[in-house]
Amino acid sequence: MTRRAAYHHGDLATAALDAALDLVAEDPSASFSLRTLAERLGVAHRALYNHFADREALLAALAARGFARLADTLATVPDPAGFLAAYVRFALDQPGLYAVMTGRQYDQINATPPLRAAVDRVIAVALDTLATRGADDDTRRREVMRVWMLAHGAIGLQRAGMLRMRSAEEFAIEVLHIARLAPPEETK
Amino acid sequence: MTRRAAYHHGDLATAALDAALDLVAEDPSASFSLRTLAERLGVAHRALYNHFADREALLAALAARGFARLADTLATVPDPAGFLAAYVRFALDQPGLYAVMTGRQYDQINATPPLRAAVDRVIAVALDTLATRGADDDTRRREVMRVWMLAHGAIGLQRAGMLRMRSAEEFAIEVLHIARLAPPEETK
DNA sequence: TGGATTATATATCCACTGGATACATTGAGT
DNA sequence: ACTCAATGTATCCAGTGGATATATAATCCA
Repeated sequence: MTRRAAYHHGDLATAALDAALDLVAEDPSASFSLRTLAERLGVAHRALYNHFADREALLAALAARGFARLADTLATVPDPAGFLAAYVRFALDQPGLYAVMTGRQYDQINATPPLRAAVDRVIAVALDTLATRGADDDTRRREVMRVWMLAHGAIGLQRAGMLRMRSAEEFAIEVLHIARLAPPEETK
Repeated sequence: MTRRAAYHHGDLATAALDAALDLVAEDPSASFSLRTLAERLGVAHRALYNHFADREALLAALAARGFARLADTLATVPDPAGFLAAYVRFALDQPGLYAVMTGRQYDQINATPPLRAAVDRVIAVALDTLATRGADDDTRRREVMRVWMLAHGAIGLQRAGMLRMRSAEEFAIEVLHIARLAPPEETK
């Protein structure tokens, strides 16, 4: 790719998402403009529209990538406490990305197949790690939702400064305890 | 004091918040512009800057009003289940306002005394209604946070389409159950 | 009272944004 | 070798938050 300055970028779509990830990390409000994104890529801002219908579509693609990463991370953790700690760490370490991920609307999620798939993969991993084996599907789903509600809510309150979470690990234990999924020897 | 209704063009500050409330109700993403707000008030957009430092300050004032309303609503409900149901209903009935309220950052909340006060009032009401009487302050605060985390998280997941909440009332029972604040004979 | 002061509203400008249209360049597929 | 669809550029547009300077109305004080 060190050929002479190519008119065609090569893979602008993924390069754009890489750069967008950086921008969101720099400014968690995700208020970056398509123009600064394009400038960082050394490209006319209008080039982005060849790969994304509009700004929202780009953010949806970014969210999909975020969920995919999150699923990858969570899949490496076998136990519920580690899972939860990893989830919370992911959200607090990359607040902008997490906001983009959780800020999409239901309609947009379903209208963007890769996003839908990435979300489903996170749910699948969560079911696998958190839910009681052998229980019926509805129960398992409820267990996951319980934990997810707590984690997602805590992250929001933490970000708003309403909550003082000590550490992700300690928080994880407490959440599992509240959700009654904590191992019995841990209660003392 | 109440003589304030016949200025040059009226009490623009509160009229602006009234109109902003309408606009946010019409478009929950709260992406309304100061210009359309001003136009609806029959005023130059620049007039708003005499009452609010910038757009963010206006949103902060709107958030303060939202928390004040929420506190009023919650204060009328004596029991935890009713409290929670009312909270969830408020958030889901006025998603745009709720987003504005919970979207502010910690720094901004503390830098805006009326907002800080309104939030504190909601916390006070919550402590009064939800927390165990006689328990020490830390425990009481933890109890409230547990419920708040669940409620706030559930609202977020519901809005994102990840959760299918049946009704506010049923949800309230379940949350209290999870948070172990439910009356002992409670069953699903 | 009436003139000055102060709060409020307007007029106009700015850099910047997302997006549209029209055109230029390129490389893949026949 | 030559299309031609995919990709990138140039330019334009209406709309945005915000700044500066100016006008007008309300209040205070001689």
